[in-house]
Amino acid sequence: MSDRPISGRRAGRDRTDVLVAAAQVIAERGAEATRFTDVSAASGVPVSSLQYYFGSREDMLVAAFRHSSQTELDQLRGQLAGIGSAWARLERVTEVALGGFAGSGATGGGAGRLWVESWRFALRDAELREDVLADNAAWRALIAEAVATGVAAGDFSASVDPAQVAVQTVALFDGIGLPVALGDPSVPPRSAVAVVLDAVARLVGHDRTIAKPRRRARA
Amino acid sequence: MSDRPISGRRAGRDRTDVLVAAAQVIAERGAEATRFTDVSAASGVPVSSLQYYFGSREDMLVAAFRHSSQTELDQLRGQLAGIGSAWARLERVTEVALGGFAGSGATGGGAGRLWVESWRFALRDAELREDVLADNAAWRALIAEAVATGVAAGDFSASVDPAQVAVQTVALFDGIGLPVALGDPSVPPRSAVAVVLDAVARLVGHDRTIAKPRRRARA
Amino acid sequence: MSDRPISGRRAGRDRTDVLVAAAQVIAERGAEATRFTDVSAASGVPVSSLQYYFGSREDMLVAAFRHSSQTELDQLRGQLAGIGSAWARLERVTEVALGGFAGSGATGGGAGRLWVESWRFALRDAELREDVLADNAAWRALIAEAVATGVAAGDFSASVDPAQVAVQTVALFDGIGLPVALGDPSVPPRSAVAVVLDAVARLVGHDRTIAKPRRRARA
Amino acid sequence: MSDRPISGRRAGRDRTDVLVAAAQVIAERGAEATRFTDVSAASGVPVSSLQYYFGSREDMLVAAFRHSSQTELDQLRGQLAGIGSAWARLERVTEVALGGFAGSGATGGGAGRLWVESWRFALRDAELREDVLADNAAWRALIAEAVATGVAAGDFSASVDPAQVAVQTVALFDGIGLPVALGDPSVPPRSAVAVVLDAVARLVGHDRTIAKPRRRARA
DNA sequence: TATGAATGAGAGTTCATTCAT
DNA sequence: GATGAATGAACTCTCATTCAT
Repeated sequence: MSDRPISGRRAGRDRTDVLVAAAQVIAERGAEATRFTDVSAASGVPVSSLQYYFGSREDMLVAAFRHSSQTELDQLRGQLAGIGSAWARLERVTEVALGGFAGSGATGGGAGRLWVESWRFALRDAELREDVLADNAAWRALIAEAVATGVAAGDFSASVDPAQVAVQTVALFDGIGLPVALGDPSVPPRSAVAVVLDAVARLVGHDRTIAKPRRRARA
Repeated sequence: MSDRPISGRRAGRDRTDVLVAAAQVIAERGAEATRFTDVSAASGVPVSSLQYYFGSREDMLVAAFRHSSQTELDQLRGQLAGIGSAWARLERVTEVALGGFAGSGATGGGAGRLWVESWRFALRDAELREDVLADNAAWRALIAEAVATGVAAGDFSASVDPAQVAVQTVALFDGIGLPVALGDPSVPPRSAVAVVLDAVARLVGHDRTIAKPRRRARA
Repeated sequence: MSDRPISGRRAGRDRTDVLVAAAQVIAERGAEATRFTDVSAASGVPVSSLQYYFGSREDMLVAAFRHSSQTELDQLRGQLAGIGSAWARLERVTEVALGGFAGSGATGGGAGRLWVESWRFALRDAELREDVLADNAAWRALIAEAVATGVAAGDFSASVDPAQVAVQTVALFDGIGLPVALGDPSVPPRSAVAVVLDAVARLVGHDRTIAKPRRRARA
Repeated sequence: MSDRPISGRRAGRDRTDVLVAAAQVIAERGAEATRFTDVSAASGVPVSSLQYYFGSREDMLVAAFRHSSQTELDQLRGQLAGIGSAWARLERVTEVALGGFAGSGATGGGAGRLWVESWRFALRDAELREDVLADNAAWRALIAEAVATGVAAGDFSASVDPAQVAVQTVALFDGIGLPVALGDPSVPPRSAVAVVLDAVARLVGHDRTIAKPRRRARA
């Protein structure tokens, strides 16, 4: 059911559009409230065609989650490609991670809302859980790699365990993203990145008072 | 939404057991999938009585969330009452916070799953959002107070900002709780507390090698 | 059930108020859509008290119909008491009859709307049917009496059958009241009385050009 | 109310039998008491299909009203096509109009009961109100046309206003139909047509003593 | 391959009624 | 006598799914 092959490139094109539309609907209404009708309206594809493409509503949701997380990760990897400094990489990862949560409206914050939906859904769907764990692992790998680089370069404390810092950092991303998405006045979106980077700097033993001159304006 | 019965009117009678049952169902099946029928079966109260009590399904869910978070917070405050050391307080808060996430089955991890549900739900329900933000603030207050105490006692670094550390620490709780709840092999439940406490120690500048010779190995 | 005696005068007072309130609700929402809750809200009497007073919803409706038609008829009789001329009596009856239908809003036209409701309800309720038929008969009797008087006085044609004219006249009332109540542009409320009186004059052979130089223009 | 499917889209297929069944149920039980279940049982069409066809219960009722009044009017027009005499036309219209009210059982008098239901319903439904007013206008047009013909032919009084007579005549139909439908002993069904025609003859100034030889016995 | 038509299952909600006070 | 609490019954509506084309 779930992996029904879509043959032609036309179908593949449509399917991608549908997945994007589905992801938007999920971010807006929530996964459980996402009906075939909603995705049909958002994508212009008839309901029965959606069922023909994806088999069932759950499979459509999982496909949308998968597509979305994969796309985001690909984009992040592309952005990191040109950054040499370990700390600058951590900064960029943080910005991207938290950027998905900002914006409480239906438009902004879509990635973050989708992320929350996928956790929720993964709690009760084994298939999606694999995807989410793999996605988490990929994020941690990017961070651990940057940390290891920084340690090797002497930018970070030598006693740091890159794997553990990666776990802690991703936790900070997700944990700070929640209040941001909820519009918590204690965690204004503008300060969220700074708060996380402050913590990350302490975790890796990075002396930011020296490094700071090249910090981005946006902070 | 419209005629939500004034909290407190029919409140404190014997709705408590219903709310506990509802919270269990929510943790198991998810908020959106929690039907009147489910709560009726779990509590023994007829469906129409549930509607008489709460007015609508959404109001029942919000009441269950509210009751659950309030109860948990009350219990935590009780546990902290007898603890003098600032670090020991942080340890206890961490243990309680992460304890809610451990256990992937229907029984264990109820508090954590409920917590995830409430974030999710609060994204689209203004009333619950207030509750969740207030709950977040209460947790942060407990932590900030402990941190301030530790700073005053000289246990923690003098340059620490208790409020910011509180934000970071709660973020670590929530962010580490997610992979724990999902059964992520990268974050085994047994190590989660240690990982968080390691980060917290660094954030507050607490020298644990001297202060805590009896700590678990994996830290 | 239906004739539960209400003892004290206080109860009788309340009961009348309730019946008036119920009649208003019926006129607004329709008999079938009149719930205990509506009458409770309109009268300030608790739902369970309404049931205690009237026994069942249907009995309450019938009581309201009965009270309303009886009150209207009493008022009409009072108005006719002081009118001597046969034609003037017919004019007054017509004005009162059609007055109930004018006004499409919730306030105006209450009597007419209630009248339509009672026909409708009487089609399927034997008890109310007796009331409606008796009410119809009473209206016809008033008209027949006036017609007979006019015939005896030489105002109307001698060959007229008062009983048949009464049937025809009441039919004109009801039949013209419907488009009036519906706001039919073909039957503006202002002209309805004139249209009916024109027909009645022909039915009784009343020469209005001589008898009534002061008649309104549009007849 | 909101998404009423455009009349005519799924309209003319095989919904006709459903509409007939619905009209029967409405005549028997009343519009407000007509449930999907009833129409489903009467038509053999599943409840969910009824909703698929009509959108909502109210829309189904309105469609049934519309279909019924349209059908009746078409039949009447067919019957009048072959009648030349103006008075004979009025006779036929009267017979058809009152024929709908005779028969108090569930079977007979369906058209009249449905007519009463539609008035009632139109009081509170703008869409149906348009239909009812248009239907009224159509009946009046048929009558006015016959009256004008009769005036031109010299059968009726020259001073008669066809439009006004039409309003009065339709009022007589409706107003006499009510007691007939209620089984009022003052208006036996057999005499109703005669009573109305007597009045109509007077309104148009038709001398029936001459015309009478060709009248049918039943009058 | 793709889609409109049709339908069964299940949910929330309303409401009259029963019961205990 | 009067009323609040509680509950079973019934109804409309949504929605995923099946089927035929």
